[in-house]
Amino acid sequence: MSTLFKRTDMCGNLRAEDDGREVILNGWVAKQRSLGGLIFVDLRDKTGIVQVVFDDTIPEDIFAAAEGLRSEYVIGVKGVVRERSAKNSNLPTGDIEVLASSLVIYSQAETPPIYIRDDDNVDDNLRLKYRYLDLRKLKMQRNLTFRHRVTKLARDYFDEQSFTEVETPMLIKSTPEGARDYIVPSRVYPGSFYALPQSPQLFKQLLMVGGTDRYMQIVKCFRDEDLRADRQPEFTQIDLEMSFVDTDDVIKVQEGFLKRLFKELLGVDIKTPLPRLSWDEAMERYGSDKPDTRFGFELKKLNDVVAACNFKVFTDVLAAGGDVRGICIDGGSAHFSRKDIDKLTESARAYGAKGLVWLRVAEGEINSSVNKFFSQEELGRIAAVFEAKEGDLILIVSDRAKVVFDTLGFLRRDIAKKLGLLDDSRYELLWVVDFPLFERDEESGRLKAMHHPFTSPKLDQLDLLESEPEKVKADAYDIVLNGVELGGGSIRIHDQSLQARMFKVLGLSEEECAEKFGFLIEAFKYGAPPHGGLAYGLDRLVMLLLGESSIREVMAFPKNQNAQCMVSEAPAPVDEEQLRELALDIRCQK
RNA sequence: GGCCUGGUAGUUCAGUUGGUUAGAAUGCCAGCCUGUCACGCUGGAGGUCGACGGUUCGAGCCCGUUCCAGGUCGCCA
Repeated sequence: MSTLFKRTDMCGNLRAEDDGREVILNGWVAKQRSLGGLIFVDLRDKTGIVQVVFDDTIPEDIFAAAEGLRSEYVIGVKGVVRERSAKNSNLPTGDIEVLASSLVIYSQAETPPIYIRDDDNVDDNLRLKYRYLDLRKLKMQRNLTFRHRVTKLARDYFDEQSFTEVETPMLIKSTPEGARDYIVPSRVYPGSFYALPQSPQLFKQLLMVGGTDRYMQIVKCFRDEDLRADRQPEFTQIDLEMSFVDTDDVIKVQEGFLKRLFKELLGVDIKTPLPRLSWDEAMERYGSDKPDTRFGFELKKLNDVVAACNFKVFTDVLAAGGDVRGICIDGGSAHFSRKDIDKLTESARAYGAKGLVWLRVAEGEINSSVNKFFSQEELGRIAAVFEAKEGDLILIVSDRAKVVFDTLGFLRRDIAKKLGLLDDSRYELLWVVDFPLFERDEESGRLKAMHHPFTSPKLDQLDLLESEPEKVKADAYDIVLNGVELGGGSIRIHDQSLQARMFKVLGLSEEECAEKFGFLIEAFKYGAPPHGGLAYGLDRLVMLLLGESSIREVMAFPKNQNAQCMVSEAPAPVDEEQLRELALDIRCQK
């Protein structure tokens, strides 16, 4: 057994002012360079890399051991810090090196299957399988440390604002609304199941009924849905709820948090109060409820301009109650050939658009894909809506409103990305407010809550609740950063009778309500304070602050796209004995 | 479930019209080397071209099926 060299310093922290100090370092060999009579070792820990030198001033056996060092050996080194004769400006520690006097090898290492370098570009599954090696990258350590600083700042800030962190249960009752639940079989009640929480929503509301007044929790949530670059089956929320508040109160506290977060962690000053955009306006102008406002290309409605045209595609859509809208790309003609536009059209199909109409303004003329249906004068009227100038490209989509918004919202951002207009050093934060209370489920045609059924309607619109429910707006709000939804929340219903009306409009019978959320309804009978809250997606928040493009870069052990843990190889079959104890009927297996 | 992209050495990739023994870089191993830091020099090992089937005199390349990975749509109250 090797003895432990008690560490005096971290590798990445040594500087010129440490010159002459005797230090002991522990870490991994990032690189060994032997020049024969002289050996350099780059030693790495989570703080960085420092160069260690072995020369003929140390005993032969130690020199021989240093000669045998290979990548990722774990070692301890004793030595003296000294100024380098040849400095390396690429390293923060590049002004100094450590002249080794003693060496201990704690662990040897096989050749690692992936490079441990920040600039590597290795297959994702390989990285995830050998995550413990991947995590040795300085970038990954920096990301994890940064994430820690975000959660610490959140705890500190909300503590100062009189929030109490309370843990809510992980084994709860399944509510089939919303995302698919992960379910956990009960041993004590064979055939019954717990679910893992999609969010602590109901419990945090119960905490408000329980007098907790202000609650926060940094909490794991689970959703058994397909994965994306910014979506994992288990993820973390900064979850918050406050009593005796309205929307402005919630937003004010959150703006204080965001301001401090950006200032302390990025040195960026955020101007508060943040802009607020109604959901209607966000859709009209950006085709998205999470608009990226770092660039223009705003949507314009063309229904009136094309109402009397000869292009049947447009007039049919209008007759069916749909919309004709477009965006104008400044100087876009030069950047998008016919072929490029064909590609855009192809990707637009994913959002349901059947086609894309384009107009180019060139040398006073307007060329378009629909020239034979439109006179120059008519095309000119369309161009005028956008105030289009020479060289601009206009793209038009006609369909039912959802398809038009989704398609143009996508194209707007996709084109901005292609043109390099997404400036990662800019942080455009805004609130989207006044969401619709309901939306129409496309398959069943039934009304469903856009947020969740406990979201309060705007109280001055209650008279429309039964008659024209789709016109009713909710006291709901989302915080959006650079086109990404960072979090969302709402003022909740605390009035029993209003909650009962809400359920009725949603088509839920009393029995169904009692079955699904009976405990919350019951609780509200005993004095519920007005309350509301919000939850941030911590992973996304950290991802955006670090400029990463996937939340996997800010989670220690993420799952791959098929929701597998590549390290532990979960999910996996379990023993029949375990299944028997649970009295699980497994005949349903495929 | 749909669509797109990819799968060739440990790793990242190239591979022309289908044609000799499948290449490069890096990593790895051995030797030499006292100021390197992408060390250098010399030599070496390393391949089920994802899998299966088909077309062909001949397949890494063409066709079919399938598996895997990433992205995305659906989905995610």
